[in-house]
Amino acid sequence: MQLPKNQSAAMSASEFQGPRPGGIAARAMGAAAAPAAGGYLAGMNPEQREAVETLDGPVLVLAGAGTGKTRVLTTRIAHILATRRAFPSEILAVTFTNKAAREMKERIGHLVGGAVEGMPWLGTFHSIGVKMLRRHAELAGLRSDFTILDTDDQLRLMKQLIQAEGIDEKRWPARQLASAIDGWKNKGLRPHEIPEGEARAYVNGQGRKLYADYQARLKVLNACDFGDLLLETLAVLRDHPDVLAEYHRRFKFILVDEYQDTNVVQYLWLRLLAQGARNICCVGDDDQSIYGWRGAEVDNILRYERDFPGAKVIRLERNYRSTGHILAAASHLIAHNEARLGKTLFTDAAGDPEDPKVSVASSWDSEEEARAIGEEIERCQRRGVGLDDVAILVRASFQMREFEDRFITMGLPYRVIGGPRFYERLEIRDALAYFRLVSQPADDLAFERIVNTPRRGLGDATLRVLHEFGRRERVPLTEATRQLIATEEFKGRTRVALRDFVESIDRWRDQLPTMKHTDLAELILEESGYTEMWQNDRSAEAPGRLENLKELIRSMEEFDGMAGFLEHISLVMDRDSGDAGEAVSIMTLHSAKGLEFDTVFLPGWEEGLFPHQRALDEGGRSGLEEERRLAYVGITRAKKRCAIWFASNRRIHGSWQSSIPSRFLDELPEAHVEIAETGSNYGGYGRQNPYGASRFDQVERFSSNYETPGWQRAQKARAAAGGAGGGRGGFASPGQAPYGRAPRTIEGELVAKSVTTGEARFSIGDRVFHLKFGGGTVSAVEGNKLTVEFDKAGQKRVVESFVEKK
DNA sequence: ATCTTTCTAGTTTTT
DNA sequence: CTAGAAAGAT
Repeated sequence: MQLPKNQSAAMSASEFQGPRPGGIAARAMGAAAAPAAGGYLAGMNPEQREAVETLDGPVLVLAGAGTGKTRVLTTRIAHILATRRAFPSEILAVTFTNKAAREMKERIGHLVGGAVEGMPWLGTFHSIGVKMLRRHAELAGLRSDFTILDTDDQLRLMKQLIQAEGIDEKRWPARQLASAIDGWKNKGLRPHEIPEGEARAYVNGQGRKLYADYQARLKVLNACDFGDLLLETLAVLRDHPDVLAEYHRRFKFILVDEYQDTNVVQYLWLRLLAQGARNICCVGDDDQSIYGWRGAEVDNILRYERDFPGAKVIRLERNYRSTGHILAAASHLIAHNEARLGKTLFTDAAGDPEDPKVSVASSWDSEEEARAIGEEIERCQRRGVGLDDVAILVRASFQMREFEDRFITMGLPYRVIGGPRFYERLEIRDALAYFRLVSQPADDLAFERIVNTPRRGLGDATLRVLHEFGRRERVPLTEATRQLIATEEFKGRTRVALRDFVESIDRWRDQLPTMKHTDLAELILEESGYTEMWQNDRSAEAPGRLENLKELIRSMEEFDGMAGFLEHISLVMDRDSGDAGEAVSIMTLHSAKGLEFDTVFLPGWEEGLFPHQRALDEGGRSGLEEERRLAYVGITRAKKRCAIWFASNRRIHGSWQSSIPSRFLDELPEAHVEIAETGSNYGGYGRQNPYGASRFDQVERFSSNYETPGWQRAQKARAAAGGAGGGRGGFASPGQAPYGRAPRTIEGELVAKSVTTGEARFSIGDRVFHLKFGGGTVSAVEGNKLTVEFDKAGQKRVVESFVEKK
């Protein structure tokens, strides 16, 4: 969500007055009064319309994949405004992601005409949480200018606490404590509320104490973490009826997106707020609940009618996205889940007999899988399908690498979605730490982060002295440093470095009121030597990091000043997918939720990987069901074509493991699935090919056993795999390379075909730069393919279009 | 204080 | 196997 300048933490009185001229409400009212009244309802189906028009009382909209969920939500808001049931400032609309919030704002703007200024309470759970918490910070033991810690800061803080307790960090890593505390916060539990049994989860009951210590430290630092934004806000509302009453008066309507993803705190928070006007409308899909592992409770949506008595449940099952085959496959699969409210997607569109069925194909190993899918994509390309319309959705991110490697060699442009977030990047956090320290001298975590970045010769020993002094004198680290450099505590270089550091910080702080914040930011990065540090770095990432720093400064422009920028940065900083150009998207199934593509490839449908072994081990039945929902999400991303793949062998933790097809394959409806003979048809290779033959055998085998429960078949396949594999040649034993690779010559041909060859632009000895591998020297040239000795990544064969000459 | 070696763990991810 | 972190060496 973009937080524009005018949205300060403190709420202006005008938000609660009537519609401002030209504001969203005024326009909406105008729209309603105009002859084309209710135009926003046009083209909606009866269920959608009902979901929009049922304004009074609790409503649950069960919106299946591709049924126009966002449209309903936005139209409902437009409807509320147009019928003058509430002012924009009286509507609370919550989403999970900034992206969803932004999209919603945009679409409401479209419906109502113009930008949405007057909806101060449309945002993510967290951004709304912060907003409330800042207004009532003192009730939570904080000042309203509290800092929001990122995960890195949290971890460092916890590490310190663990050390202070004299606990063995190896046996009880800070990460584990962090996830325990996170879990408790998700469940709405404060230290004293943790059940006895759970308190033992970390260091035999010390978990509670550490949690309490951690919270106490946060208060001292005037900081809170992401979990607190909701938990503390909930506590404030619960403990202060007057505050709650104020919000009850304020919110006439509450709307919630992706309700199936809410956790306990979010649920409690919503329920508390909804006790006011009682007009709460939650939109979600129990079949797309895939975040149980981070605290989401599918139960929230399953229990809805009990939680909100008299709730009206509206099902949206009319799908506007996918072909009949795809819908049938997805529906049949998800029907195997028990814990669900039950919906069946259907389409009105007359099915084209040409629509391809969902295809299932197999490969010998994951390498072949990547190769075959790559070729399939080239085939699509030749048919005129744009690469932007193609996606590869994997279960686990390690699967991506093989595709990347393959596509680099092939010269197929790709884009990985959902890497590290922009604000999580090292360089961004470093830069922010500088800014934080300049504007908040007491920010010890920021101090620690940058005191020796870039290297100033200030190591652990120095820091320990500062810490000790700071704790004894009860002053922040900056102040401790200032006092200590006046003494003889530090000598020589250390003293000079410390003095320079503190003086720089002070100097920058002095300029804060007078200088433009973006200029100051640039100055800080320049004078601190931070930019220089990356300019001198020869690794592949360095140029990107410098680019990100520039982007950071650019994004500051939108804010009035440094303080405003910092207040919001941790919540709103989105990564900028700046790379233009057609490219295949590679991402995890999780990050694909909410997206759609013409053609979707779903590789890796093997037992152990998908469903993931860990989900099975730790989540049992419900774990399996969540995996199945993930499969459902994957299939329903496809509009026209969906191709599922599995490999007989996959390298896991370095060694080759044979694998058996996922049980989910058995749960697909035979009538809508076609077993692809082979994904890749290398001229001349077919059944004679040893691994081609094995593929075919295997495919036949599982297709003929459709009625067998998955696990049973799995057992059989496992047994068979060990013994004589009936013409399948058996699986490769761990460590042993499976039957040869695809012939190299063919590989060469395919590459040559797919890439436009110009005259050789590179010659041996050229210095080149590659986005992924960094700098290197060309050691061989064959056509458009180069062999490069990379400085860091070693020898690689790449297509020339992927490198640039230096 | 920094460079090098050794060890360990290894789904999914937003805010 | 391999990246990242912690301990050990210089």
